[in-house]
Amino acid sequence: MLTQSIQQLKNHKIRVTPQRQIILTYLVTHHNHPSVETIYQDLETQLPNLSLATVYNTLKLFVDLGIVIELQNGDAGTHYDFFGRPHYHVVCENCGKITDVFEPDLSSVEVKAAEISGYLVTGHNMEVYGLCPDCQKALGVTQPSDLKRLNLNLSHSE
Amino acid sequence: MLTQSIQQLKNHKIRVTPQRQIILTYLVTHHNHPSVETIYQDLETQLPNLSLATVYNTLKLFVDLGIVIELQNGDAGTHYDFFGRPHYHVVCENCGKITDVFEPDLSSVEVKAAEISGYLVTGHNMEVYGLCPDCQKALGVTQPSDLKRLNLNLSHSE
DNA sequence: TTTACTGCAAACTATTTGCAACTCA
DNA sequence: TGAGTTGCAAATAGTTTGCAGTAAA
Repeated sequence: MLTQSIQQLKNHKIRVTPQRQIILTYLVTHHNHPSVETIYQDLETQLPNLSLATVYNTLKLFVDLGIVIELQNGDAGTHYDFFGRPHYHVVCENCGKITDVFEPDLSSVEVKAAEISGYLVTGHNMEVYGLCPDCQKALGVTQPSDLKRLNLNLSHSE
Repeated sequence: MLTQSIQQLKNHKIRVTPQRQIILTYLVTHHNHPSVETIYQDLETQLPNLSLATVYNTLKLFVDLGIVIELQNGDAGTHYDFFGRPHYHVVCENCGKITDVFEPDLSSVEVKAAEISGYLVTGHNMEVYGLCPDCQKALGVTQPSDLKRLNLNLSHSE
């Protein structure tokens, strides 16, 4: 997984620097959908002189290569996820937690979209919104109709 | 369509100001996925004193109500789309064009995601990436393998 | 050796906020 | 009437960039 991604860098004649290796390793081994700031802080012991700009540049590079994808969860910054196996995300509209979901396979949607739109399709990104189990408990929500009495900034809750 | 949305504002006891009506009308009648700046400029003749902050605030309000959704197409700002009927988007990774697609219905994915994740699901957002017909022509791309020789910042193109 | 990369700080820019004036209900 | 809304300007904050020094290949 890591080796493959490093090979991918080499294939593109992109230098494999310690910073890139360490950031990539971090992403491969952490499935917590970190923000730039989180990555920066978590790596400061390993790479004391690491620059925030380098984290930005590196993530952008990985995104362009398709190794990593960008996610938004409603808070300020952008979050990142190693995309070794196709999947999509469910985002909690209350706490911002992001959960990976590996089913169903949505590649058929790409085919359908290509047919209808005439685009040459290269990929997709699916985000499902809702309330995570913890927030459901904390807020006393057990069914969709309960959402109506909440003052949350929940989209789609009419 | 417009009337329904205005009724929705009233239901939420949100004031129907001229700014809100005009911005809403603009969104209902324009399917060009405008940015904040585009909306602001297009409305300056109708509302000479309109503030950019008001456009931001109004759009945020509409998004929170689920009337409008936010989109990213790779350029700096955020784009907006009146969401009167569920659909998703195909985004051109070269020129940033956004195209609406109304099939297939993806509500089954919400059900599946809810089952797997335990979330109480309230909505979803699907984005498909690719090259629009115009850019395919302009770039001389006719099949997926042609993407490899391009120097575009296309994700997923390995 | 050489060219790409890093780190730092400054610059940039999309978005938010404070507040006084205003206005819809 | 008065609570919610607008407009303006200033503030904020995430991200990018310029450049000199550094290091991977």
